[in-house]
Amino acid sequence: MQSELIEAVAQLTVAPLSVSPQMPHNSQFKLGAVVNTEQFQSQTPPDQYAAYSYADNFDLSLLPEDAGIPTTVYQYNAPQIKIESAWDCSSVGDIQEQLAPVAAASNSSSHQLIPPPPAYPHSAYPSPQSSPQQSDFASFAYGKYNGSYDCLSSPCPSLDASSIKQELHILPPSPPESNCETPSPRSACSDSSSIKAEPLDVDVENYIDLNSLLQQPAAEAKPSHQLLRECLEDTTFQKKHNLKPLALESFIGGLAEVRGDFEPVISLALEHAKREADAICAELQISQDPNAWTSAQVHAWLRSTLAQFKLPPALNLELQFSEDGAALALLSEEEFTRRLPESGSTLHAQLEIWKMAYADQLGTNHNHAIQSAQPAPAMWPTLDYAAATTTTTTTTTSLNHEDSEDEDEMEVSVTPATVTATATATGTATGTPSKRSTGARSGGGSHIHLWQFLKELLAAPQVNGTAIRWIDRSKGIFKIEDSVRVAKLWGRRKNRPAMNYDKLSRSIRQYYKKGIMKKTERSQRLVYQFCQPYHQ
DNA sequence: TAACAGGATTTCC
DNA sequence: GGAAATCCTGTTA
Repeated sequence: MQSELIEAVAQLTVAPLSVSPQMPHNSQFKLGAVVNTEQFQSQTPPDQYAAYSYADNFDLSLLPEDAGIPTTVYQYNAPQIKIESAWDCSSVGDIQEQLAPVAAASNSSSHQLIPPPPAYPHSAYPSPQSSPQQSDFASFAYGKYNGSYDCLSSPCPSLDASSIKQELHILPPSPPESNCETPSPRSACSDSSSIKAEPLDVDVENYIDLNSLLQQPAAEAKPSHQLLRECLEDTTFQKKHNLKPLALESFIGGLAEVRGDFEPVISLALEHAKREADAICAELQISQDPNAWTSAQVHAWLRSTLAQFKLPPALNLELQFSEDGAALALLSEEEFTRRLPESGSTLHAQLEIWKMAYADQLGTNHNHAIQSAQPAPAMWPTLDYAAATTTTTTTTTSLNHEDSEDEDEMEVSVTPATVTATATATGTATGTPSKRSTGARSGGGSHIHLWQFLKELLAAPQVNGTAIRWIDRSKGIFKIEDSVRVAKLWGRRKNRPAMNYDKLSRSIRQYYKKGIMKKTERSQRLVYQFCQPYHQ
């Protein structure tokens, strides 16, 4: 079981997170939690989650909502995200083969291992340049996989202990100056032969010998993910350390806080998704932007994707999908499934990945987008991650107030371009917004204004919600939750590595005089308010 | 101790 | 010249 959990974590570090054509389209899973190795040594509670067992689905979101999820990873309360993923059967086979003792010991509820998430966006904050960590990771990946990212297209790690150790070691450390409470996975690695589990714990340091775990006889393996369930059920650790559970969907939309550790992996995943999309676009002669597809191109893409995933060809595809790309993107997963029960789910998931990949590309190239000063129509209607996750959310959770807020924010701003467009539309009480919103001077790159940047962050709550969030959006009141991180992001955007919150807040205070921002009536730490017309 | 406030100066575009 | 960065001193919670 320990090896299984470790493997699940290791998968997060090695898997390309892309949908592979060989993947079974029905290998659906929902990600609701990430676990660490802290509580492997739990007692044995009754196997009360057996009822949640499925042959091919391991659905952590079905766990009780109050099931505490021990984690050292910064929490993020993102809405539930259902991820449709196909993943490499062969690699599953490999993994299961190596874990045969565990599998053999499992009862009839034959879970599969928790697969890695598919490609997910790495940030709504588009970093123009790869971090050194990313570069290091890329170098490593190239070296290890014979210089080809394509080798990463299938989660086919050779699961020996050393490889897992290696993958854990390549994870970058958490930024030392970050407010993030998250210790880096790297910090959980100790020497070359063992992985030190949970450095935060006070008394006992758990060392896991992967070799011995992999060779563990079947009789010692706990059946049916029992220990995992124990870990998920037991909230003592998080209570002890005042931690909140991490919804693993934050890896999709709310990755911000774990980004420091998983950024290289995410970047690779996005890179792979984009490469895949590039190839298909070239083959089909279609745009990378699904929003730009004609109906005929939609049909071409659907056929291509069905073939790619070896799904049954759809009869009357033209009749079933008369939408163009923009309309297609708005279809819910239910609608996809209703029209194509066998393959609709996979098609919808793949379309989400394409949208994310395109959104990421837009983010990367957003400076260019700013300069073009094109309003929203040029943008993907759900290009932000809030939108992407909201789209999927509708299939798994009821919309709550936050969801509707997210929808509002979709209309407002994700990129500097739309931020400035919004500012322009809201009037020119001081003249500044419209003045700044014209042309290339506003928006991305080093010319963005701080207030615009803050609005940009606020507009992507799925990504930045743990760093900065609206308190009362209608009044323009927001709170900086992680001052260090916000300052860091601002410094990165402005290419000012020495930026800190002290300087950033000084700039904010300059806005007081200019009527751009102010402190709230009841002054609270790290809480500011946009003045009209800047907050609409 | 971190956040806050604001003056003064410098840097950048 | 304007905006932001930087540096500074002092105050507050």
